[in-house]
Amino acid sequence: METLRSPHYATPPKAAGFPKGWRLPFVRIFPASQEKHPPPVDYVGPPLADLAGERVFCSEFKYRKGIEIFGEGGHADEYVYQITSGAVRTYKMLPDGRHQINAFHLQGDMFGFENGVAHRFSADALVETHVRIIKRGSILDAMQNRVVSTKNLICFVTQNLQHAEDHMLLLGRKTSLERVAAFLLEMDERLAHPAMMLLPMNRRDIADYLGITLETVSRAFSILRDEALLRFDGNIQRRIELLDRHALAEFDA
Amino acid sequence: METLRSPHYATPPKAAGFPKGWRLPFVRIFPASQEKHPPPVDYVGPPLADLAGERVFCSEFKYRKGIEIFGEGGHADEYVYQITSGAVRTYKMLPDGRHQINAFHLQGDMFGFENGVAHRFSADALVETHVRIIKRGSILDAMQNRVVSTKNLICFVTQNLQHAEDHMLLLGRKTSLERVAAFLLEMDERLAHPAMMLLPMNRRDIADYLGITLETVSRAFSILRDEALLRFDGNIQRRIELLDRHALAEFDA
DNA sequence: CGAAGATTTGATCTGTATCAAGTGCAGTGG
DNA sequence: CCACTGCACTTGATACAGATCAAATCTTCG
Repeated sequence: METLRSPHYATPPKAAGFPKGWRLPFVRIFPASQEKHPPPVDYVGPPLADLAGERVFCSEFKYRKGIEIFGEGGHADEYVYQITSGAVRTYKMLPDGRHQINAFHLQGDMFGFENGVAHRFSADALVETHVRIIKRGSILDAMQNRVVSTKNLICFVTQNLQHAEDHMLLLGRKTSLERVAAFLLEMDERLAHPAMMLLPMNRRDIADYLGITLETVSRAFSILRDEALLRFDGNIQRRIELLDRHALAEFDA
Repeated sequence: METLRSPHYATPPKAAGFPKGWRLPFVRIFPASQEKHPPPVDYVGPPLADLAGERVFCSEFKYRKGIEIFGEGGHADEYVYQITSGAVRTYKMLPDGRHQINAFHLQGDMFGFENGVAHRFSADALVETHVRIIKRGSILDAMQNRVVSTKNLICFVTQNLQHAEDHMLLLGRKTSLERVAAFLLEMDERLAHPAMMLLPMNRRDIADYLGITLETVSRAFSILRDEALLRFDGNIQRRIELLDRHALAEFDA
């Protein structure tokens, strides 16, 4: 824990982060900083630092599957996160338990950029996830006098906004089959068109992302399988091979 | 048209802007600059200029009801817009005509901030609308060396993002009655809780904003009227008085 | 006044949710 | 190693919220 008390930041993000009740993940170990592999290390250099166009101090953390990284309404720590490996969901929740996942964040993605003092949404790890963390203030400090950096930063926020705009169209106006096709194409693109993709999220998370139920997601997958647009790798339903991306795009509106 | 050729920018935004086919608005006059009241004027000063913390050059335009300000996919002019009076919808469209309105922009709101060369969505005037226009580049130029301005600008984009996140929850997980209640409360707040509010948009626009049909919007209004949560001003169905904001908030999730 | 749009309301249809059951994989402990 | 247990996923039957189709009334404006 000593390295956590480095001069670069005082406490690990969400040091008291315990699994939340969402789906009662049976998780056992926290905080991640107690993990042995890899140990939290102070980190100096790109690519997160590229954002500011300067070398700024970062630190690395590990979150186990199902662990909350931060919670909606909680105090927004002064951190921005970049995923080294793994996957994260960010989501909002209604009082009665209905969920809406805003976005999935994969390797290389950044998230957690907020203005206010309270988090606008929750974030937790879908699988074991390593994140690099940078103090938000140090980005703005580092980019002082640098117009290029400002543009980079605005560009980052704008990318999130653009994704949200596309997703509003999906949530407001697409059919369930169109949603699932769009989801597959999005993941395919973000995973760089692998021959076989391993989805880090379960059917319920996909459903909460697409604004439908997990049964409807499952039925859509079955239809696309029967239409020979995709196939599962054996019995592992999260390993999917897209057989006809062009035809899949036709299913999307 | 002479004043349009001022040194501050070369061409009016969307100089060739004609009504689009959405609902075949029968509109007759364009460009707005040909209107007599008010004439386009070069404008120096706040509040748009406040964004950059400097005085920058602005110009004012007028758009008539139903007129497109810019179109999705079109060349993104180097402008940011602020509404002086009136109301604007920004929306995306699917090839088959399905719509999703991202946001309504009212007096004082800014919109049109984009990164790329192509507009990510369309914008058009719901009613006769006056906008102040600033060249995007001049904002970044003006804010050179000014961290405070950078924060302002990021804050603006983040506000849009926050609205989009809230709206994704609505579109993905709320019932039609919850959506309409949320819409009424949003408008009420943004219009500063007037005793009687005059909605600038019709039922179809509300529906396309909320991801439901216009009939469902109408039915929800009727339910809320029968429950004595709101009343219409005589026969003008767009003039609405909220009778019980607290109860309305209960209808929202 | 006449025509077109805006809104409401009713009847019916349907896509998706909900309820329910069964299979199979993964992790655990004996 | 295998059986046990819990979760993930699929599939089927049924219910229902909201879409669609339809029509009447009202509003607006030339």
